[in-house]
Amino acid sequence: MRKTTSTNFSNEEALAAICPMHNVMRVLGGRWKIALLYFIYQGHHRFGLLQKKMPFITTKMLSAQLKELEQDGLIHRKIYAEMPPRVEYSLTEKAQTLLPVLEDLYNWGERYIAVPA
Amino acid sequence: MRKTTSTNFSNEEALAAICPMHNVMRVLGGRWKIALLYFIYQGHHRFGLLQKKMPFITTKMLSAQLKELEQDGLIHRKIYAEMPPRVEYSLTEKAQTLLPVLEDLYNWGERYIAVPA
DNA sequence: TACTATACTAACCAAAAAGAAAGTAATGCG
DNA sequence: CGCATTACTTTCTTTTTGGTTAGTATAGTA
Repeated sequence: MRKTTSTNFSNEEALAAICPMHNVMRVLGGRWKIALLYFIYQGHHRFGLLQKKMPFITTKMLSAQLKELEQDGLIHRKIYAEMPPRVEYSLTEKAQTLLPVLEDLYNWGERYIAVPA
Repeated sequence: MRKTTSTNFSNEEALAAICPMHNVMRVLGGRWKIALLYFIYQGHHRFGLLQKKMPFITTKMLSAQLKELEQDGLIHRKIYAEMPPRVEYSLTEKAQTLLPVLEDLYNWGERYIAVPA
């Protein structure tokens, strides 16, 4: 739970007010989110598959970040009423519009960021 | 100091290996960086001016994030041997090439991200 | 001598993010 | 009944990030 009385919290709000980019970063930040979007885009729609693609991520983190992406309207979560359960994640239109921008950013990174040794 | 033996650390490395975007996010992450780039771009080249523009940031954070931006080659730090000291920050070419991409991201955010109430 | 200005650094503490490990739920199968 | 399957949740601990406060350096001015 976020502590809404902290300077940390109010600083973030104040910053968002002067720098709207901050909200974008809030949505795309979080360690696994961009990779998740990428893998879902690649066709790995299920929890288990995503975990196989990223063997390091814990179920807690996967679950949490998928939830945030869903809340931010970037992925859609479809539940099949089966047993064992089946849930499929897919990119929303909103996320589709983001892809080309991320691609530009990716290309910038390729050209200008040295991968740390 | 970063603890290089933690899972946290090795996860980040593993992630960067499968998702090069992670390196981009590492460079642009950190609470104040994008705002800093923006203000420097706007012509606020000095430590004190930047602090005036962002009254919440502490000297420690300002100093730290400027240092990281410099290390990542996004800003240039020019020291004038005067007293009282004068230091001027400016965007590098690398940062200039990033601006249009950030602008696209900004526009995407404007259109698609609801500012939290 | 005391005080100003500027651009910081250092030591310590609070808060947030991430990881580890165990547990839940519902159904079908042997 | 006991186990497998899938997609999680919960609690607790570690790691990282950010904030608070005090202090440094150097020359000029009152």
